[in-house]
Amino acid sequence: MNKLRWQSQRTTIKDIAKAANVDPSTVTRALQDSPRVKAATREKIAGLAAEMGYVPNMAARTLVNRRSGLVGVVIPDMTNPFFADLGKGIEDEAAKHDLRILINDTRGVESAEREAVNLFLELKVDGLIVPMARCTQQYYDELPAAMPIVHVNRDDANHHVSCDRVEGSFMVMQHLLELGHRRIGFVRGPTGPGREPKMFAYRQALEHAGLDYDPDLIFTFDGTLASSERVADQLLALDERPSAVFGWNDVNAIGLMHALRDRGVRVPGDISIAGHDDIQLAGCVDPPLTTVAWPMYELGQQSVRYLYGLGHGKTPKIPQVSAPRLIIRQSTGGPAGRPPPAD
Amino acid sequence: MNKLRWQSQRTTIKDIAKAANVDPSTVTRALQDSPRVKAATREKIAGLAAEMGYVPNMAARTLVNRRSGLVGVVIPDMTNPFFADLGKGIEDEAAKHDLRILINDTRGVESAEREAVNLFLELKVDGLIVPMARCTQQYYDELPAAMPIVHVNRDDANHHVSCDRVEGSFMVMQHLLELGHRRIGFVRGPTGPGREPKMFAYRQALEHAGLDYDPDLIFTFDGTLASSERVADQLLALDERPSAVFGWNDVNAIGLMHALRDRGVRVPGDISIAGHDDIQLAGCVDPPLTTVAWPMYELGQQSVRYLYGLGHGKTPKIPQVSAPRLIIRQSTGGPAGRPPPAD
DNA sequence: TGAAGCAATACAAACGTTTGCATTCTGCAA
DNA sequence: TTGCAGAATGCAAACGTTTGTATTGCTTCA
Repeated sequence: MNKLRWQSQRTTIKDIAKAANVDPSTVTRALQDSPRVKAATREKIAGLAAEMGYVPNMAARTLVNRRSGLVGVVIPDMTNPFFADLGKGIEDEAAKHDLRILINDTRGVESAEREAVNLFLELKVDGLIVPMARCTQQYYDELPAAMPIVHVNRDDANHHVSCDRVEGSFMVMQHLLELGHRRIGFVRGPTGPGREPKMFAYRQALEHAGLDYDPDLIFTFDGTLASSERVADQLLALDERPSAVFGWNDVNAIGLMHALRDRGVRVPGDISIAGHDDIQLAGCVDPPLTTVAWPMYELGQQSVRYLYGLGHGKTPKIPQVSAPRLIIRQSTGGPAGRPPPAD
Repeated sequence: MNKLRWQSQRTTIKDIAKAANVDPSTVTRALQDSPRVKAATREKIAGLAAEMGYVPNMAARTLVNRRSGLVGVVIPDMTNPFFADLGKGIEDEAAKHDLRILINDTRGVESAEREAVNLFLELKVDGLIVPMARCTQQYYDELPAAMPIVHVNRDDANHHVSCDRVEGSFMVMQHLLELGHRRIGFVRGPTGPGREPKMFAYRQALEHAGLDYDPDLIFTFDGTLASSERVADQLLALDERPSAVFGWNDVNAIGLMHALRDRGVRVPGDISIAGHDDIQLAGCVDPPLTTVAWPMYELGQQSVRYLYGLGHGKTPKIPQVSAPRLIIRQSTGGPAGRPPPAD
């Protein structure tokens, strides 16, 4: 038996009914401000409820209503500041619709994602928001769930809210190419279904520019600082180093910049670095990071709005969100490099 | 009616019972692997359950068990990377005990914290973990909850897991004083019950060093980048500037460093900056940030362990966690300053 | 052949709330 | 006084699962 034990002998609607000398049904209606109960009775009951510390039992309520009034959010990785804004957008919008939201973190693990979805299924949440799902679309399609699921940034999903996922990365590449870079490295993150747009944009941009794809220039980031340092080492070990690197995200790019500086490489003097996400600290590092901002807050808001619409039987029309924006700062420059600062 | 509507006509234990030609109770027991049901029956039922896409109804289960197998976590601010590690510790340890955890973000708002606690109360979670609660201890004491609540870093709470909250800040101050600083600024965050230890340590350290407390040197941070810039402006407007500043946290300190650099002030040449939390990027900025690391992951783990113990009627002995560690990097130096780099 | 013993399963009540329908109560008109 | 409308409240079933106890059916032994 793995569950926690604790005696929870608590006051129920029946207790209040007894105290007020009425039927439980009257108590329910009183607490819902139903016009069917006399004002005096209602107040008396409200008073008693407060006094006796009544807390509604959601299990019982959900059981009869067949609906919990909850929205579940399956977050891939709390650690990534990127998702923080999304969460904020979700929370703010949910508050407007009187929806209560519950979060479960999957740490980017596919099995954890399935467990999270299952938990919410069991909880009978009214809707599910799944940003950047790791499981296959087939998994979601076959879910025994008669419940709206809104994906964020999963264009292959039935219901989804997304911004143009290729566009942002393409802009970064375009920027680097325009600066004159011809040998551009790319750091890839975890792979999986619906996780290839960055890579797609990378190759697309190379192709447009008439450049060859070189597998030697592809590195991998696993979310840790050590992993960024590994990328730096691999990169410097190359016979022909890239003159620019497109990082998987800002955390990766900042870690990479730091590792390069540690190894005596100047950014952007020797190597330009671009990131992705525009986290809060991206502009605070030295040099400030060139990156691309996704409208995460907006995506969060829209996903709740969309979910709310679905729940009310509206026609599901995919909402539009702003396009990603390229934020050019000082971590990128021409391949020749600015003259190294005197030091 | 604010709730989402959706038809959730789903297969129940009774449906399976009918299909298998047995009583619902047999289905329950079969699904729990009870030895009371014949192996053949069990397998048949398991097969049918999978086939029919059965998902247990947690509401019904919670109702009769009077227990949900869930642990609620009331997180003050997902946005702060500081809490990410705590969350990770909680999740990892919870997984070991087969507890399912649910997160609710309060965005640091007191009323949201109350709502979150209420939600979890209604959900009949088996336990609650509340890191750095904003509500008063009285509120928690008077909660109509027969349910274990473990606080993180709230020494005045009944059940809590904490590391020495004054010690870490004291070490930072000690470090700055040893470097020779005599005029040290302090950035304070949101105030509230149990949120004063940093300030306490600041004043304590000044007193020890025989220095006067100067209210002019106290600034305020609200979590935004703009707020850090405001601090920089206020600080520079001072007739007698501090030679060192102890930031509220790393996000604040990094923002402050950036704002100062923008305004032509060298760190640590002109002003030393120390942070608090040791977030992942603290070592990646330039100069790398002197800060203090709290054992957040450990705190997360211990809080779950403690909660689990409480839930199993164990004697609640407050667990020990490692002390905070001062991490000296390059953002702090002597008040005279290193000679400014040629530029 | 019948009783005992045991394995397998069925029965029924309970968890706390909601809601359609039934009942009681009140005041007022005929 | 009776009848009646409408307001206020009570009654009972239902939601899906669990669990203590009762029942069935089979084997085995005297």
